[in-house]
Amino acid sequence: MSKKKVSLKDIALKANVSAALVSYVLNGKGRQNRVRKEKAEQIIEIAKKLNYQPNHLAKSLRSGKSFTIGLVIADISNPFFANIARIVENQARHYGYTVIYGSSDEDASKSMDLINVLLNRRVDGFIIVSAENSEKQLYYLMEQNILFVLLDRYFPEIKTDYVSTNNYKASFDAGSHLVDMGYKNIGMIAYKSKMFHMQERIRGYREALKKNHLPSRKKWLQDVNFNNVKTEVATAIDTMLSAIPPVDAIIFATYNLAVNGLKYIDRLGIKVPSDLAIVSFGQADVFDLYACPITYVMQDMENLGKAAVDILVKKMENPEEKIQEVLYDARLIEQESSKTRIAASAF
Amino acid sequence: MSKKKVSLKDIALKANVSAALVSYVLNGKGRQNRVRKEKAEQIIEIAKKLNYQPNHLAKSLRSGKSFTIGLVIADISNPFFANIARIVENQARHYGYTVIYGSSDEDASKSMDLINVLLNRRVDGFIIVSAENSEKQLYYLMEQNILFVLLDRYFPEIKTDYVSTNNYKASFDAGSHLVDMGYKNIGMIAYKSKMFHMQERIRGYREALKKNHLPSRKKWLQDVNFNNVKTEVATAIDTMLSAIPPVDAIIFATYNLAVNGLKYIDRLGIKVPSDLAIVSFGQADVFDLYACPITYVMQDMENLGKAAVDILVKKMENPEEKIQEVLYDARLIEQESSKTRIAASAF
DNA sequence: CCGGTTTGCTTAATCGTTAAACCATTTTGC
DNA sequence: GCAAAATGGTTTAACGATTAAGCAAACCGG
Repeated sequence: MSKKKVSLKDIALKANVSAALVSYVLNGKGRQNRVRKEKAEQIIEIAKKLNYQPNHLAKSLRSGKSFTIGLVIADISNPFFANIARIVENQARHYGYTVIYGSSDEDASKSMDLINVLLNRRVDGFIIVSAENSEKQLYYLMEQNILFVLLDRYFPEIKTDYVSTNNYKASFDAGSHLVDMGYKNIGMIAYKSKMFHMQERIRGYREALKKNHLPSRKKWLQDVNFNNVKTEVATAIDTMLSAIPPVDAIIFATYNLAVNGLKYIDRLGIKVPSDLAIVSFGQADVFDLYACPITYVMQDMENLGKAAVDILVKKMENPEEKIQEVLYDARLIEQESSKTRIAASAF
Repeated sequence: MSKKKVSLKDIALKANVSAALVSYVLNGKGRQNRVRKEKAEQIIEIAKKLNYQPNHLAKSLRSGKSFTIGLVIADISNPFFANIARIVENQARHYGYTVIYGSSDEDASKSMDLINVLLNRRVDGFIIVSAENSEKQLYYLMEQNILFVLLDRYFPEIKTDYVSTNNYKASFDAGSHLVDMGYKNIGMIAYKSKMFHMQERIRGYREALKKNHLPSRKKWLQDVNFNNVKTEVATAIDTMLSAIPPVDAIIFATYNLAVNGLKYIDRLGIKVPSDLAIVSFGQADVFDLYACPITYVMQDMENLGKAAVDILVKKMENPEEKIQEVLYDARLIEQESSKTRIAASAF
């Protein structure tokens, strides 16, 4: 590898002092350890000349702190998570932490493996976007006193730090918006999942209908399996459109559902919003550039990512810090896909 | 933090042997170090019971190998790089390596800082998507005998391993395709950059025109600054459309240019492809879902990512391995944005 | 000029793991 | 029956950095 890395010892040798002294000086503890000013300057000089770079591994081993955060994310090819990852990484670096990222692909056992790999690398704490059925691993981490902050998804029955979006409200707002725009047969496509964020999105949708005295029909609420999105979304849309009465608006509960749904809608030749209004969760260029720009729920990625890091870092500095449960409100970006309904047929 | 991690010594104590022996056994070197079978089994038993997890920091410090790869990428919010990152991470894990990722935001000095941070963490090698003007840092790495593989972008004058796309050919094919489809006034919007991949895309475009005996006008080839894409793309498009004669087709040299360009085109009310045909580099959902699905250059991300890791790992195992220069061909995905031109005005 | 403080440094232990060198017993070969 | 080889371990040092403790020499006050 590299010819040979410069160590404290090399500097010590050149400066004719002990390695300890070099360590003191380079860590700014020269004064309190009564190092002569000239010696200190000389040591710093030599360190610079040799281009000394401290060995982080050794530091971490000795101190028990690695200044590393493990980021466990479901899927980085989802632009929402890709952006979150970028923000987390930036904020972490700001505090002097490095991020090691890994993807769980929405699979609890992969996520556990990943956590173990990262633990062996002695990360100081985790930021986790939980996969379904991964509660056990969180209890495990808690038992071991390993710090973590949940991001985007959390389990209300697990008392832990988390940062997330108020999904209930976001979904309620999305539904209400469609109602305001004159839509009456509003459907939703969600994932078949027990996870709280998904259930909250569904609950918000239902409440929006209820509060506006609109009927809510079974066929209007479809859930699809994560592993088979393409076909199941198509089937779901078919079902919703052939229901009696058919839906005149659909809320997609995630970005991926929307992308698949829109592709199918295009294939059917359905026009948005005249035939069908659309609102979606997630956020990406595609929503602005779709034939008819899509109304979407914009989550506060910047704050979500930053807060997760802030909370984790604070907790690492003082583990007694009390539990933080942070929810940010999402913002509905209203575009043409949900603009005022024009009654199609005579009344 | 964790109550207290179990170390080799803890196991050694319980098993009444030395720590070294435990190390041998747990590393599968029991046989060659002549450890009794029963002892070995007993040690493994105890290790399991205590849930022993080796300390990777200590291992790395001792062995001088961290089994970590540093991935330096320009911008993970670009879906192309986000996907590449996922592939790299998977492939690396397959070899037992962990990836530490950091973004340079297309800034050479940030990239250098990042490389230093990762070096301090003793990564074994790098996979780098170079930013502009970062040749110096590559020479620096070479001088220090630090292994790296360039991904997606490379410098033909720097003799090093790289994995990239044949951008010249991809661009030539894109241009030729437009010619085949009946377009005669073909423009391109690229980044103002000396980087080879960008120059190759421009060269491919030019050659396609030349080989087909089409004129090539200055105003048809626009370059924009990376830091001011939105306004400059708009200006570029204005220029190209008001040129005499105006362009009837545009090739966007990157995903980001296309997204900004399409947004502006929408605002102008220009119809694709009847008013203007489009072909773009990059790949993302947005190209399929745009009002008129966009023809794009699909790069072989899977192979690009995997090959980069393969080459690096091979080189780490045997630094004498000879230099690999790998180019994959891109595939042009033909969609409606470039379909056969129908003469608009009478001739 | 003597005891105590201050100054300026060194030594040694430690983090967890590994690898070479070493040391008793047994076993084997001839 | 005796040297050589095999068996089953242990000890020690090292990776690089940190930090408590130790130890001279210089300095100070009375």
